[in-house]
Amino acid sequence: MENEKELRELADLMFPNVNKTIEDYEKMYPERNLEDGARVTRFAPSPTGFVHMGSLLSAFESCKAARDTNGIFYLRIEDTDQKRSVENGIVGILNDLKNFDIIPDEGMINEYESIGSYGPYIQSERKEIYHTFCKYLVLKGLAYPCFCKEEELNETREIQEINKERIGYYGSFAKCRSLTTKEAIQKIKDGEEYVVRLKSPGNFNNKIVLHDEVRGDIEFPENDLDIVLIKSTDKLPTYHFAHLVDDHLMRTTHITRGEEWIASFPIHDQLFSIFNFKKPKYAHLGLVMKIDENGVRRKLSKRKDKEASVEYYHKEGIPKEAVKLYLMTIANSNFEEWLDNNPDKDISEFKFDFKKISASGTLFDVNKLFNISKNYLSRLKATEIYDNLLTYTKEFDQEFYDILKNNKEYATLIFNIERESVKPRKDYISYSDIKNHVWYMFDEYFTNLTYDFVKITNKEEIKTIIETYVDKYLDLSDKDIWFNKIKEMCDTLGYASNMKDYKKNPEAYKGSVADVSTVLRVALTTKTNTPDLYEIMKLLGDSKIKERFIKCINA
RNA sequence: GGUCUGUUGGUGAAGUGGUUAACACAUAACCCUCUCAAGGUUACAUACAUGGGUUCAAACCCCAUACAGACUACCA
Repeated sequence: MENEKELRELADLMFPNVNKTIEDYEKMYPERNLEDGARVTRFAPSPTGFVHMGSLLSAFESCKAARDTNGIFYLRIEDTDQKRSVENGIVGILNDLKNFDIIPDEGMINEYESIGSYGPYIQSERKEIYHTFCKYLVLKGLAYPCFCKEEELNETREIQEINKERIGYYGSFAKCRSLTTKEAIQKIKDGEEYVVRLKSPGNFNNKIVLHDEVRGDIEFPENDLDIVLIKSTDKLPTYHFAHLVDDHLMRTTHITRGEEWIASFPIHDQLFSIFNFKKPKYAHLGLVMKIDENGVRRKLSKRKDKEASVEYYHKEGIPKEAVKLYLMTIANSNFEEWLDNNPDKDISEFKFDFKKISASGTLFDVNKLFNISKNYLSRLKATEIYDNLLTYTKEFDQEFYDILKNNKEYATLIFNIERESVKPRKDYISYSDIKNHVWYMFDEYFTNLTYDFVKITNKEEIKTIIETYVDKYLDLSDKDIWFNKIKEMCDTLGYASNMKDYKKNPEAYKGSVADVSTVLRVALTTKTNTPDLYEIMKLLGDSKIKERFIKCINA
């Protein structure tokens, strides 16, 4: 009886401004009215200004998990550690997500505003809520103020290390746990700094089994650590406590997070048990790895690896659809097969399954991403390529943008070479890569040229070939006719017009139709490898062809 | 030190007791072919971390070991 009064005094002393109860908040944030099986998921980053590949995957999976069930996906900002925050950190994250079509239903929409009725969605504005929940624990004798200084904590840790004991604040190492309520009150009144710790009811020797959606059942010892709930300096909660309060009140049903959180799973389970809250389901995702220069497998680092930054793909012009396809292939192992069988369906029709997430860390495979991107781009219509490229160059290549803008029809025809067929050309890896394949089609870029004819290097011979072609064979009305004329030309000049004949008896000829074509190709484009020469000539047109031939001969 | 996770060919992976261990990317060769890209065919790789056990039978179940990783903060 007496103790209850003391606890009351202690709780009021610690949280003088709390004037609501847990019940009040339960009413403010009632259970969501969603259809059966609807998932409520979230992405909860620190406002660091950007998203890296690992978290993008996590956000993508959370979003997909919710969308599949007509659920809710929201964005919560975890800014309880001020050191992690940067200016405009939220907008940066929002942009990165938006670049990949991940748009939260609820949560922060810029630095200061949010949508949805389960907010605030930024933790620094939820202090009162955390304090209300924490005060309840103090009142119940389930949490206590801890006055241990950093040095004392380090000291006990050292002792534990030396004695090879389990490290942490628990049992007899939890000094402040045994303080009487009176003593605690006095210390606070004396102005001593303190954190609030959980008085863990757990016993390390008890085993508990927790279920992870990805890994199945995992056995742990019960948590007996008196973890910090509220920090001393800013009175903000730790991740553990914020997770409990926020995910309960925001009615999250599925927590997707990195596997680095598995270790604290028992803590979170215990917290939910103490409050008797409905427990969310947990999916712990494997880390995204890479092999570094030394052949060592390690976590993809946003500091060292350019491909870790989501911004990189945007800049490179990898279509967001391709990135999404790639993310989906690493998210669910059966996705690739599904896509093969349903090439025309949208990703949204694929049903995401937590159980199909690989438990081991995925090696990030840029080659695979490029391949997916290449295939994706090959299936687009020429007009789509044009439009998307215009958007891309507007941001990253103003000069090319202007050229494209002024030559819409011509550019679209270029992009249409060997496209829109069953077996389309696959040479564009990304939007930034397209210029490498088409620059020579634009006079603006057809300057400062060097010609390398590879095989036929005699200048007179080159001149002869070009002049012969220009004199007699500039008819582009039909591809077969055109090519037959090239062959005729070969015969007159002493080159093999038939590759098989040439291969059988190369000595008999000066070269083959391939070599002659190469001369024409290099003269017109400076490149030995291009798409179909006939198509290119048609697009260039007579006058440009002649112009370029003359330029070449005089070079 | 403690707790937990993971380990199938170069890479991503399928595969939860029963034929020659899918498939995709990468690589190589050949075919097609005016070059390239694509496409077709084929090949490729000491692939089930190691050692025990259970079983008629094990990648799959059990136990050890090794290696990698995470956590063990008033960081998330």
